[in-house]
Order: sequence, then C-alpha cells, then structure tokens
Amino acid sequence: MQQRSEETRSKIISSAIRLFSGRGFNAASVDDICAEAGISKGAFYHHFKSKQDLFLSLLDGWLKTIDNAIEAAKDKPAPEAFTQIAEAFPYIFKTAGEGLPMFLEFWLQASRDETVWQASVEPYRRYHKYFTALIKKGVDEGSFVAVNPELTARMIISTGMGLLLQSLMDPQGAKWEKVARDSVKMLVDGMLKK
Amino acid sequence: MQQRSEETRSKIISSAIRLFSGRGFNAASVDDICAEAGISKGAFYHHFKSKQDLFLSLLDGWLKTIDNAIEAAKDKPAPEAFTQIAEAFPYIFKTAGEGLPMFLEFWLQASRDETVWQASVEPYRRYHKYFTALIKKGVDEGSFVAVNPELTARMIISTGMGLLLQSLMDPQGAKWEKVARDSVKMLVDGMLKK
DNA sequence: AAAAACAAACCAACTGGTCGGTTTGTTTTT
DNA sequence: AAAAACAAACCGACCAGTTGGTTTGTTTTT
Repeated sequence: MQQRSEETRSKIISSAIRLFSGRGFNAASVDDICAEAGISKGAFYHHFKSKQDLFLSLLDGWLKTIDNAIEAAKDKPAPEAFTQIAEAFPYIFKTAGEGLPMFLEFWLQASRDETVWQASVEPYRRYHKYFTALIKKGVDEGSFVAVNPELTARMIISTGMGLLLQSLMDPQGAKWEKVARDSVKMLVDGMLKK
Repeated sequence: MQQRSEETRSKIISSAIRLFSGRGFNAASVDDICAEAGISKGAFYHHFKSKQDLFLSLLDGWLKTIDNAIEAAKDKPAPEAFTQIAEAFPYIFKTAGEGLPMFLEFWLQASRDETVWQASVEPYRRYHKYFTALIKKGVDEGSFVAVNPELTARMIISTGMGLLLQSLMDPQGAKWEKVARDSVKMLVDGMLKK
C-alpha cells in the first residue's frame, strides 16, 4: 500500500529534479516528468496538487539537508565547522539524480515567484546569520583574527554560489569539488591567527 | 527611415532585457516583448530572425561591455586595475532598463543551450585568464604576495557572481554595490604585501 | 518642384502545435 | 473493498513563427 505509493512519489521527485535542473522549471512539462518517471498523469496529480506544489516540496527537502549539515557541525570549533560544512557542500548542491544542480533553479524561482521567495528567504537569512555567528565564535575562541564577520560570511556564501555557477557552465567532474574545498581552505586560512 | 528603424530596434532590446531578466527567456514570449515595446510582431521579425537570435544579440552586446571594462584597466598596476574593474561591475551587471540583471539568464541559457554556450565559453575563459594574469602581474610588480593566482582568480569571479545572485533574491538598492566594493577590497587587501 | 516608383519598415490576423491542469472511468495492488 | 495507479480525452490559453498587405520615407524621373 504505502510501499508502492512511496516508490511512485520518489520516482516523480527524482525525475523532476533531473528535468527541472536540466531544462528549468518552465521548460519541463508535467508530461515530460511523467514520461521520465514512467508513470501516468493521474498518478502525478494523486501525489502533488500542482507543478508548483511539487517544486515547493523539492525546495523544502533541499533546505532540510542544509539545515542538517549545519546542525551536524554545531558544536565543533569554528575552523573545523567550516571545513566540515565545505565537505558536505558537494552533496548538498547536487541533490540527486544526474547530479545536476537544482540550486540555481530554486534561487531563480525565488527571485521571480513570490511564493517560492517566501519559502526561501527565511532559511537564506538564517544561513547568513549562522556563518556570521560562526566567524564571531572563531574570534572569541581566539583562532580567527578580528575581520568583518558580516562581510566575510557573505563572501563565503558568495564563493560557494559562484563556484557552483561556474561548474554549471564548465562541468569537469570532480574538479570543481576540489576548487570548492581549496577555496574554503584559503578563506579560513586567511582568517586564522598566524 | 533609419531613424525610425533604429528606434524600434532599441525599443525591442530594452523591452527584451526587462522581460528576460524579470521572467526568464522561456516565460517571456515574443508577444509580451512586442506588447511591452509597443510594436508589432512583424516589426520584431523584421529586426531579429528569431527569439534566440535576439537573445544572442543581447549576449553579444553584454560581453562587449565586459571587454571594454577590462580593456580600460589594461595598463594600470594590478591593485588599481582590480579596483577599477570592481567599480565598473554595477554597471556591467545591470545592463539597462529597470536595472534587473540579465547576467543570470545568460549564464543559465549557456548551461542549457549549445549555441549560447558556444558564444559564452571563450569569453568566459578569457576573463579567467585575464584575472590570473593580472594577479601574476601584481606579484611580479612586488605589490601582491605569491598566492595561487589561478585559484584566487576563480574566487574573485565567484565572489562577484555570488554577490549578484544574492542581490537577486534580496534586492536592497545600492547596498549590494557597496558589499561588492568592500569584497573586492578585502580580497585585494588579502593579497597585498604587508 | 511635382509625380511616380521603390524598398525598407511595419502591422494585424492567422497557423499549427504545445502547454498545464483536470476529469472520467477502469484496472491493479494491497 | 479501499487505495493507488492508469489511460484517455478534454480544455482554454498560449506559444513562435508566417503571411500578405499597408504605411513611410527616400530616390528617381518627368
């Protein structure tokens, strides 16, 4: 009963991730998603009340994986916490399927669709606050020099986003994961007390 | 006769920028663009042979403004060159019209459309090479410490892209321009020999 | 300088097709 | 028998692009 239902649902979700990230929300039709998942339109509308509903559900699941990664690094000293979160990034930003990044699609829709924006803006601000607090904590612990934590947090987030964007255009397998790791290392090293 | 023609063409272009950046390439229809520009579809297809042709034409113009900004900073010492390019960014990344960024739309289409990718990848690699060379030049001039120029260039580009992405979601007027300026300053300071 | 010819610029109606979404009735699975 | 999935048909809206005819400004002829 729930077994089959759950399987169908997850087939829809992984097909949707693949198509949304590959073609974009608008260009991927419900028909396409159903065809990819090998299910009927009826089944689709049994699980999601609309295409947008599906999208918001994907967004929700994705935000949860970020929260989990942050939660898992909660009690570590600041430099280790950054490193650990950086390690989790390649997974977070690839979500599932072919490993194509949904992230940009989430962001884009958030900038254009009021409902998606509403669902994203609070978590987004929370992440920025978290990174800022983590830097301040590093300063308090005596391991970081007193930089501008607000701005530095912004830049760390920016770097992650920018690298993802670049990897989107110029995909070269695991190479970008190394670049991401090296970048975080460089940023953290820059903050470390010599 | 050319007067009127040129005026129509520029009306199409500015409407297209507004709509593409506001809704995305797919969601903005040719009908919408014509309505916004206050011209007919016939006029549209007189000036551009397709919607994609219009898009490529916008991309081309945009890449030229970047080249110009880089060209203008050519002979300055490295730290000044970075600062000058950073100053030009707010203009480059806003293109025209309502000031909404077309950049993301260019990037997105490049990752999804072979033709757009072809038109973008060479300039993109050129910019990365340029920044790398600029950092090396700074090292040679004795003003920068010997960092990893390749990676640092990537990070500078990433930071710019990431900040733009953030500004897209959380628009607050000129605030992001200040953040961008401060970020470049921070990155350049980090490279400067103490 | 007026008239005629011309081509570029433009318009508005239309084409063939696809879209997301929904409904209806049937079959399979639990 | 209830839940889940299916297949097919339907719809009003919208899409990019085409067509054929009209306006506009310029050039040539008289």
